[in-house]
Amino acid sequence: MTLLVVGPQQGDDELQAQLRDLMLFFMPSPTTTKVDDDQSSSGGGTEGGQQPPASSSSSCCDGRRRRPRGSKRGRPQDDDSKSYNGGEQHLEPPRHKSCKTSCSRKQQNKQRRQKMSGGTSSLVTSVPDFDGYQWRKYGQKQIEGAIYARSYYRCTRSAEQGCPAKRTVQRNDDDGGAAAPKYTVVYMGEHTCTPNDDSMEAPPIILETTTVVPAVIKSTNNRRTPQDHHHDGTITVTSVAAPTSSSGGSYCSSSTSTNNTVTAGIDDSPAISDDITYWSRLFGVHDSWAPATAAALQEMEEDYFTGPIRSPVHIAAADACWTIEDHHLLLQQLASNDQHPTVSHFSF
DNA sequence: ACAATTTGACCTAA
DNA sequence: TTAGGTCAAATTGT
Repeated sequence: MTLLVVGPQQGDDELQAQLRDLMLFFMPSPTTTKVDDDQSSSGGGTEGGQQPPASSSSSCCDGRRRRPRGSKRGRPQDDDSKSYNGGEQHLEPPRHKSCKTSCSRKQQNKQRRQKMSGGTSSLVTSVPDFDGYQWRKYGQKQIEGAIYARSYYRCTRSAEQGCPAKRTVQRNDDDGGAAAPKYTVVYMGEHTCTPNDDSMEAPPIILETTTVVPAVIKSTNNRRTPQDHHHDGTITVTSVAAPTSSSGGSYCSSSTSTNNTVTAGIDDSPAISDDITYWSRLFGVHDSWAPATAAALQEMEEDYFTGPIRSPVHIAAADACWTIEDHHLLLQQLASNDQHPTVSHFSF
């Protein structure tokens, strides 16, 4: 993996530090080094079989009682009950408003489940769809002590190709006043599927570069993530100020090499979470293939995106534009007034 | 018509 | 017994 930085020297240290973090975030790894949330099961990873959906083993025609035909199941509410792919509904909060005690319990349960399901990695993000894969929702559950329901997804190719990859997406409880809601995404299992979708395989296409003012989340439509999704494999991202202290991050990242899928694992250290949050904020995106007409723009503005974001990524941040391409991350910092920008390489 | 989502029922590990 | 994960009919969207 190669990171190419083109830009003026000034302030490069900090920028490059950020870039290293970004590299960690996007770095594809053929060996997939995931951070197991369950530290003890370090050997885990994903051995070939990767735990078949235990459920399917529960004899297909088990004694499960079927819902009687005709039992209508009205939609609870038509308004925002739509779930974009990767988000989850706003549920009526707080059956368990006081989750002081249940938090540890939650973690125990989480660990329990994750242990059951083998290797996992988790990610806190405001753009839960930003992982390059297509997921199909197969369930939703109100979790004890959590305000928001957890959504369960499996790879859309689980049926055709038996891909065992799954993930859960849950909106964090404590994002009440935050500008953008944060989601905890837990990935379970590894993708064994091979993309047969053209768009999944399409090489990165740079449609546009954008330069924005630092420290400002600039979105062309002022829409918050995670609704800022695109369908054509390209996104444009604006940047915010970097965290004051770059975590020296012990978080690891991994991704399948074919799709540049981000499955960054984090530990629970606040600093690292902050970094992840930072990059999540960084990925507040706006449409890079912006429609030509104002009407179309308006339409997009009002639209909720439903598809996954697929890498490659084209990022515009501060005065830098980053393009993530195949296994190469190329960063080009636009030279503002420097005629001969410096070039730096990061190789991985 | 087909695909995707919703959601109550069911299963299972702790 | 319970919480979390999964199933699958019904519903909704395209």
